[in-house]
Amino acid sequence: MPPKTRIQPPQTPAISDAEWIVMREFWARGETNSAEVIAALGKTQHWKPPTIMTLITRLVKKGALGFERQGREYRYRPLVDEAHCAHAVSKSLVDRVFGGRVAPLLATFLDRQKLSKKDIAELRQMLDQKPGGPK
Amino acid sequence: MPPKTRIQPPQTPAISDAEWIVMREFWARGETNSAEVIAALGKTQHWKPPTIMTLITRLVKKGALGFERQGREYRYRPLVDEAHCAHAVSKSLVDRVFGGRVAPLLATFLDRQKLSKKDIAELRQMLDQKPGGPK
DNA sequence: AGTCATTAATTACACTTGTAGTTCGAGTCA
DNA sequence: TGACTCGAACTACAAGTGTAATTAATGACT
Repeated sequence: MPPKTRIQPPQTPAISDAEWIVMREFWARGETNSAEVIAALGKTQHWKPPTIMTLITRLVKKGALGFERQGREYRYRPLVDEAHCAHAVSKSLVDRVFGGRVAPLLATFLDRQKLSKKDIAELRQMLDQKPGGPK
Repeated sequence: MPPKTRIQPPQTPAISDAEWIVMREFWARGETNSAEVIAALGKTQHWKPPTIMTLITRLVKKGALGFERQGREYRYRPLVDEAHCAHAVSKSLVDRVFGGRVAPLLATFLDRQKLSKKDIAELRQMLDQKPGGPK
């Protein structure tokens, strides 16, 4: 028997900044039509509908969104995992900006932003759950 | 007397991914000539010299790098602060991908990457130095 | 002074991205 | 059935980005 090959995580499509904002609307809803996302983003981003439709169409082409027709309407749903994509883009930033190290990334927020006590506690709790941390 | 206006930090130029890699070489050296950066990046990135010269020239145009002529040679130096730019680009990512929250950013590394004990300890130490942490 | 090598400037090109207008096709309504 | 509305498709354009070749200018060397 040949050795069991390691299953590689699928490559994430290259999602641009504007496309990220669109994807987050679909991830938040699971599956929805374009009108709903257009209504939401029209408010928060002040994009015109054709702008958002373009971004949706490009995401479909990239394989990040899929769709099913229902009458004349399309129902779109994400084809990629949010957490997986979030990690990929975060890792890319850390590699490029911080030489692959996570500590300086965290430091930039601790040193240059006002994080709430709750945020700090939350971060601390996360680390406490790692080996070597208090229980 | 009018109230003292708050001094805003300078806007950071929009530095692209490839340009980041170039900037980090100049930040690491403080001031240097193009040949040195070209030699370094030729090895690590396998870029041809004209590619790197283009990126340098664009960074000069963006205000991220300045230069002084010495004979026919230019000595370049960064005009923007690395930590400041790193924070700006990191914050932009967190806002776009994590809705402005730092905890999910850290979680993505804790959950999806193998961080060394040393890394974890370093992160923990940072947080310990924040109010409410053990001394 | 002429030649050569080096450095920066200029040019190129394809692709990506942000933003949006216009057209087409299908469903709905009177 | 025709008109209208809506949703997607198509089109547009400017700017930005990645990658690199070519040309021009300047200093160094013989």
